[in-house]
Amino acid sequence: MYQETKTHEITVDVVIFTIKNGELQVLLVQRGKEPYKNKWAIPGGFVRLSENLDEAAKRLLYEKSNLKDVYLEQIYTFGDPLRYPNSRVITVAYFALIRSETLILKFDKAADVLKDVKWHSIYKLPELAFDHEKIVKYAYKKLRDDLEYSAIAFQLLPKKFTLTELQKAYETILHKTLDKRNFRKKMISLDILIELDEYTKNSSKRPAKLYMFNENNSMHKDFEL
Amino acid sequence: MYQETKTHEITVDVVIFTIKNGELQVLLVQRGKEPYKNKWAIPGGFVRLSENLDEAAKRLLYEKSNLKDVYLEQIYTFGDPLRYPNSRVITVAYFALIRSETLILKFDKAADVLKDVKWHSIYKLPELAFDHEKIVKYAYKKLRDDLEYSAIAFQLLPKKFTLTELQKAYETILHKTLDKRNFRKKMISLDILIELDEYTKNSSKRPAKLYMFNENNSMHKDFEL
DNA sequence: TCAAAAGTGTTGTCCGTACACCCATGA
DNA sequence: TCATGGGTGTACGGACAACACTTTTGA
Repeated sequence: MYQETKTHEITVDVVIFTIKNGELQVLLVQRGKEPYKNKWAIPGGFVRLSENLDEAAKRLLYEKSNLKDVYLEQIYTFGDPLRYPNSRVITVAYFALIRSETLILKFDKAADVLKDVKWHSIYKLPELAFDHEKIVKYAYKKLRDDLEYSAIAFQLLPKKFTLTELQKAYETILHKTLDKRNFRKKMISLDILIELDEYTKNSSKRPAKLYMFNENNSMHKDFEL
Repeated sequence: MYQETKTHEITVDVVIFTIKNGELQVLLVQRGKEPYKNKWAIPGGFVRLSENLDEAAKRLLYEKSNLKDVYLEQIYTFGDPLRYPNSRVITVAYFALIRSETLILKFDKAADVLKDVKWHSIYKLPELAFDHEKIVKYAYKKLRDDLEYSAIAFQLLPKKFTLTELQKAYETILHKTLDKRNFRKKMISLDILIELDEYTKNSSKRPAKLYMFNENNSMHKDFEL
């Protein structure tokens, strides 16, 4: 029977998306040491024995951004033996959606592990370490696919938002313009929005009606045999 | 900084589907030893350091069923710390689709590890070991979802098949009846079938035209940024 | 000639898309 | 009063769903 001597290491890597300056952006860390020194990477870390994979992703996100209650989704597991130099590291990739204005970065640059932490446009990625370009692209594809039959765009917006803001979020993720009337018709018909009795102020334009996401909608994925 | 002493183990588990006797069935092995002695489980095994995850799944399938060139798809990675008693085993779950008539089982019952190997209807599963019920249900959901926008049903049929056989496969997986005329119209319009100049024989009914799957169709998932 | 499965079209409904103008506000 | 973004309806085309009868064959 086949026996191993060395072992695998297992990490969780999280592709953190946000919308900033009207662009879909990804949070990347610049590595301060080899391998791939100075290259950018998606944040990640080892999975502890006591936690499950979702918890590991949640913990990493909290350690590095101070954020809790973030939308997280497992994407895929990457396990090529050569993806990591000199050891076998299998990584479970997640993506997270956050509202960028809420972010307080807590990355520890002093430790000489990280040189920098920055948002990068998904369309202007720097050279990435390991197989992280593949992971980011995979995450981006999954995000777009999910958007079609799930209501996740709300995770990138404040609690209360206008339909125009929601449309902008969709357009930013899908990277194409949408028709205003059709978009509104669709969103209203989905029954996932709560129309509030509030309007935007402080704009020099006509105030816009505010909406909230309806948590009790029918767009949650069910799971029956 | 956080340090681990013990390590994780990583396995690949494969939910093997086939259509047999007009039912969607799953291949299960009956465990010959603790934990979960006598309970049924989906086949799996440890990932070697030298192989990637797809290769590990492929190897396991070959070791146990003698089959190569099987349709395999990664589903999800399960890593609850309590899913496996007394050790931390993270498993990357796959599903496979095979033509049951081609199967030669090679499971090693002599080793006292496995008591039995059998096909089970997805609707009449026995009690399963570990979290394998969850994995099987997840795999089944993914199979059905995939069927909607991918042509994977062919993987369960012989090279040449009739439209009725194809429809039966869809009905079996989706667990509902479909309209014959609508189904044919749809399949023809998808441009994924090659109409052959052959017909079934040896039936005491009207011969049916045979078709093949068109490998060069547009239903393969692409992957662009 | 009969039983059994193969094969074939039309119609209505729903959904997505295309498209242009008036409204409310603050400056 | 004007500039700016907010807000609204209709008409077309394509996809899906419902529905029943004729054809071919071997026994």
